[in-house]
Amino acid sequence: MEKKVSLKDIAHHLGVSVALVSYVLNGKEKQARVGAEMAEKVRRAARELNYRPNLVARSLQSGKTRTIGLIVADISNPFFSSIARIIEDQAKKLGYVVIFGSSDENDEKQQDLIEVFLNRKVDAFIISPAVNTEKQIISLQKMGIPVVLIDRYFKEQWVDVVHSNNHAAAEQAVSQLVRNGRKKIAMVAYDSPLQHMEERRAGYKAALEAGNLGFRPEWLVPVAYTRMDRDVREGLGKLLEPLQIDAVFFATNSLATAGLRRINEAGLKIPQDLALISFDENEAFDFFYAPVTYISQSLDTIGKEAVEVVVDRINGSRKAPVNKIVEAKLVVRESCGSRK
Amino acid sequence: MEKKVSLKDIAHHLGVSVALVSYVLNGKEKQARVGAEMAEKVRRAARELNYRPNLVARSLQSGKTRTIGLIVADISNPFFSSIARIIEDQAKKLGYVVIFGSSDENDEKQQDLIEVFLNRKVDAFIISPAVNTEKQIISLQKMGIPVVLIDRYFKEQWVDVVHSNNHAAAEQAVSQLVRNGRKKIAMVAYDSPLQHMEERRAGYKAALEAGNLGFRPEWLVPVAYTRMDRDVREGLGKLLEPLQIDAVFFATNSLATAGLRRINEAGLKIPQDLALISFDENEAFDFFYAPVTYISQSLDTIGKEAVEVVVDRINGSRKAPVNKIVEAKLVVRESCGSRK
DNA sequence: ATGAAAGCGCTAACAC
DNA sequence: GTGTTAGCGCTTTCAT
Repeated sequence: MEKKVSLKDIAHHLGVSVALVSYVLNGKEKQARVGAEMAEKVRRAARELNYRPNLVARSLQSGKTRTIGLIVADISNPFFSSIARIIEDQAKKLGYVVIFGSSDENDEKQQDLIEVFLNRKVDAFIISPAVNTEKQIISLQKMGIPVVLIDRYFKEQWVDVVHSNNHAAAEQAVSQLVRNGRKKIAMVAYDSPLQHMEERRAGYKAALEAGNLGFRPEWLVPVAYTRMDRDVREGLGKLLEPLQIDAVFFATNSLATAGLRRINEAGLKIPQDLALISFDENEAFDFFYAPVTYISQSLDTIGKEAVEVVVDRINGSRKAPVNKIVEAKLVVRESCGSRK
Repeated sequence: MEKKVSLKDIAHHLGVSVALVSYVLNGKEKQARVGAEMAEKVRRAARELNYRPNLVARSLQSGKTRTIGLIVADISNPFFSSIARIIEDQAKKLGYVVIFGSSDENDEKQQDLIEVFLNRKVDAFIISPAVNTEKQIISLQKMGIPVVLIDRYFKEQWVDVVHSNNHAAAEQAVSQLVRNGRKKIAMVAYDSPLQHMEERRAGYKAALEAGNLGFRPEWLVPVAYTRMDRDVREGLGKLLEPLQIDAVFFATNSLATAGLRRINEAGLKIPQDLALISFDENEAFDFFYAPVTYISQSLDTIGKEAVEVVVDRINGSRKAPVNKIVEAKLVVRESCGSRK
């Protein structure tokens, strides 16, 4: 059980002042004009005593913790854990550490997490916000804490945001189905008022218009996050048995996997009976007998940008809200019924 | 931009001492015999001024951060992100927050992470250790920092560990293949000396013995973590073309998905040409044309136990190293060739 | 029933 | 060149 060694210990050990040791160990020896031999002695002592700076103390003094609070819907969702990994790496590169929390799409949980993180004095937040949490974000802004939203966002753009071009990507996907001759195209989407979902739905409708197919409300299956499985089973099921559609567009990968299970149950053949495309990737898509066509978001870019934006804010650069839009691309495979 | 309010602000505002405010806000009013009206006034002021305790300051004073450092191979791996989610929830329940880092199975990265977390004074570590990092763990123990290992572990048991019954689970899986009439059963495993892998291999061999099949070294395909894809493609490929085996057991879900891709390329039919079973779950297994039989580890139990053990250690309970073994169970589906 | 003061470990302005 | 000092926000002992 080795004892903790502080600056004071080193100072005592060497018979010098704490300040001196601090200067040397922070590379401020020149601007504090510390003697070269002294500096060396200090460094050696620090090494020998196995000194570790206490960052808690430093944080108290500096008011900065070099910690970023990451809040997503669910860290176990591959979409978010992949982003978390990118964020972790980029943050580390810039000398930051990440603490995370899952909101389960619940505004109260999100508020709790924000409070816990605030008390711990995180320097900034990266949040994929739950529904109905504008006030929370605004409140953070009012406190002067940098926040950047990822993936999700609100209608008005008053905060930094990094997200994919949801409308265009969705439109492109659905157009692909149209081009492949599908005429009765359904969409399964969360009933969320969040802008990313809004735009995916809008992209779907736009593609239908463009294809002269017209939008039929009964083909837009709404799903509540808290009853995801049930809503998909029942809502989509109604369109499948008896079969009234010839294609489906899923707004997220979790909706798609739930939908695939239901489609299998109905005994439908992809893409003959039904063509399909999903927003977001999922390893499972590769192993479906008809590899699933999907929209690939650049998680890499989103994660990296988010960290960069937020660290810039911490450092006081940037003025107007940043709205960084990342290109998503369609990966065409068998499930959408394209002729090779 | 609201200003931060501290105990001192409240004290000033009320014309009382900082200590008094501290007592009240920490629920120590009775033992400090604070007047009831005074207490009420303090609480109201705190609310009105929107006071938030600065946990950094509290940590400096108490020497406790109520933070757990979680180190895994890769947080974007569903196995680890699922565990992370459990750990997050359990930690939150006990008043702890989690900071995480990915080691990429690299001992130096792991050491870096440990150092960063140490400097930030985490109260404890939960680690899924990389190869060759016994010294790191021992060193933590010597410093008196609680550590619990999850998933992986070392030969000697001198530290708290929570893991599945790897040997038995692997043996059970392979026995299933034997029972299904397979006689040429290969295994794809990491070449890691870590005990969890060691035991999965041992379980495989034990089941072969028990089935009077004998162990053939050329059927144990070794894979290096850093060249996972290549090693699986080549190593397993050699056994597939031409086909020399009638079953494969994969030691992890990532090995299995890589293996499945290779098997598909070889145009083999599961389970007719080849039966298979994987250690660990993967959503993709559900969508393979022959749903994959797998060993399901109880991530829930592992995560919860890990937090409990480590928090107990923080609180000074427990004496001897804990070795908590969690039952894993075989989920039999089509891929292993069982007759229904 | 309340306050004064020390101290957690560190930084930085200022003094000598 | 090096030391002294104040202070970050909090807890807690000891006075009163």
